[in-house]
Amino acid sequence: MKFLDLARPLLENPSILKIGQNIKFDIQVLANYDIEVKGTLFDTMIAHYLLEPDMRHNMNLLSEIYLSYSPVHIESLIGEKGNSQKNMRSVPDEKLKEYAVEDADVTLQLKEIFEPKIRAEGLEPLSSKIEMPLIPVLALMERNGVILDTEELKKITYGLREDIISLEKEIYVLAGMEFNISSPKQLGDILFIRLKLDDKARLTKTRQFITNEEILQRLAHKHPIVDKVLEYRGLKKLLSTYVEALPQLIDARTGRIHTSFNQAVAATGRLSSNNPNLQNIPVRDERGREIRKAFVPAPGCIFLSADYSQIELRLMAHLSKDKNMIADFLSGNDIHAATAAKIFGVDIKDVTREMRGKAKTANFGIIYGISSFGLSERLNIGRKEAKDLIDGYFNSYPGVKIYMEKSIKKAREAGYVTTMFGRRRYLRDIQSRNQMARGNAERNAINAPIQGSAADIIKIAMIRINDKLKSGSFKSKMILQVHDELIFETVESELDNLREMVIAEMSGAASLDVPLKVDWGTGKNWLEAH
DNA sequence: CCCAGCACGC
DNA sequence: GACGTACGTGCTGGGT
Repeated sequence: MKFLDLARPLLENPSILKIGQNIKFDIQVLANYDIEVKGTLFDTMIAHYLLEPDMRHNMNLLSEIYLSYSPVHIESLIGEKGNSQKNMRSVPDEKLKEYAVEDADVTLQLKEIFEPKIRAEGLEPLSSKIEMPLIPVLALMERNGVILDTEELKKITYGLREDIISLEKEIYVLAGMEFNISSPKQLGDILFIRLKLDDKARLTKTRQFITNEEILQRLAHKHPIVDKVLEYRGLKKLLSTYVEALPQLIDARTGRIHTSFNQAVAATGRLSSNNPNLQNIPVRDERGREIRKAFVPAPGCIFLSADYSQIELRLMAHLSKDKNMIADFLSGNDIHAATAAKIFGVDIKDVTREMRGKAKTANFGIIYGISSFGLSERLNIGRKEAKDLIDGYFNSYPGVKIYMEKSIKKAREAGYVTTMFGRRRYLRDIQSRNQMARGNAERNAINAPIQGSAADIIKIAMIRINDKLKSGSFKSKMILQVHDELIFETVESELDNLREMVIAEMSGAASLDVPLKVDWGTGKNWLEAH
C-alpha cells in the first residue's frame, strides 16, 4: 500500500486535528495528489505570529528559541539555494526519514508550548475562529489563481518601450550628457551639481541627493528635465515590475497566475502577497491602470469586486465612539466633505474641492498618527496652518483625540495594543527615551488597532464567504484579497446570488456603531470591475 | 549577495 | 538640532 493511500483517510478525516508548521504549504502539496485536508488546524507558524507578530516564525528559529534545539537545515540535504539546489526527491530515504520525523517532532513540541500561551493571552478566539480557519481559504484562493491576458499586456509593452526610449533621449539632451537615469546617485548629481536645481538640496543618510517623487515634484517648475525624469521613472517601474515580470509567473500547468498569500508577515494582521504581489497592481495612475485590463476572468465568467468603503475611518469612529464622526457616517454624507464642513465651519454644500482635499488628507493622517509637521509637508502648507487644521480636526471630533491618547496610554501600561478581536501588537519602544523610536511606537499604538481590526473583519468575511461558496455549491471562485477588497471570478449565471451573498457577509462580518458599507463593481477585466 | 533608494498598492 | 503617516513587495544600481 502506498503511503498516500495510508495517509489519505487520516488527512481527509474531519474529526482528526492537524498540527503543522506552515500548513498552507502542506495543503497545496497534498492538493496536487487530490487530497483535501479536512478538520481543525493548528499551525505553529500562525500561532507564533499571533504571539509575536513582529518576529520571524520559521521553524528552525522557533525551535532554537523555545526548545533550545537546532534542527537539521534543509540545505544540508538539498544544498544551498541556487541553480544547483536539489529536489527533496533526490534525498536518500534514510536521511529524509530523519529530517521528516524531526520536523514533525519539533512541530508537535512547539504546539504544546504555543497552545497554552495563546489561551493565556486571550488569543484563542482569534486563533481558532479566524486565523486557523483562514488557512485553507487562502490555500484555495492561491490554487484558483487568475488569468493574465498576455496579448493585452503586449499591447502595453510596445507603447511603454517607445515612450521610455524617447524620454531617455530627451533627458540626455536636457542634461547635456548621457547617464543612467535609473541610478538615483547619477541622477542626483545631474540635477543638483550639473544643473544646480537646488543649492539646498537634501541628502539621504548615505549622503546622496534625495531624488524621490516628492522632491522632484517641487523642482518641476525649475527645469523641464524634472517632469521627464518623473515620467521615465513611472514608465520604467510599470515595465519592469509588472508588464515584463507578470507573464513569467504564469503557471505552465494551469495557465494562470498563482500568488502566495502570506498570513504571518504583516505585524498588524494584514495579509501580504508575493510571487507575484497582486496587492500592488497599479490603479491610481492612468497609464498604470492599463495593466489591470490584462487580468481577466475565465470564459463564461465575469469579475465581481467588492470593497469596504472607508473601513479604517469607520473603525476610528467605532473605536473612538466619537459622536460627531459616528453621526457623519450615519448621515450617509461623503465623509471627507462632512469633515471639511466641520473643520472649516461651513455648510456641507459649501465645501470646496480644496477644503475636501485637505480634510481627506487630515482623515488619512489621523489614522496614521500624523504630526502637524507631517501634515504641512503633505499638504504643502505652513506649520501654523497645519496646526490650525489639526486643532480644527480635534475640535470637530473631540472623541478621536481622547481615543488616540487612550491608545498610547494603554500601550504604555500594557506594553501592547489590541484590535477588536484581540489581536495584539507589542510596542516595546513606547517608553523609549529615543524620540524617534517612541514617536514610531505612539503612531503604531494609534494605527495598529485600526488597521488590524480591518484585517480581522475582512478575514472573517472571507471565511464565511468561502463556507457559503461551498454550501451553496457555487461554481464561482474567490481569487484575490487586497486589504479591503475581495475579487471573485463569477460564473455569469451566479452573479446576482453571489453579489448579494458577498455583500451580506462582508457588511455582516462585524457589528459596529456605524454601518460597514460595501461598494462593488463587475467587469470583463479587473479595471472594469474595480 | 546585500543594502539603499525608489515606486506601486491599501 | 533632528525628526517628522501605518503596512507591505520588488525593481535597479552599486558596493562588497
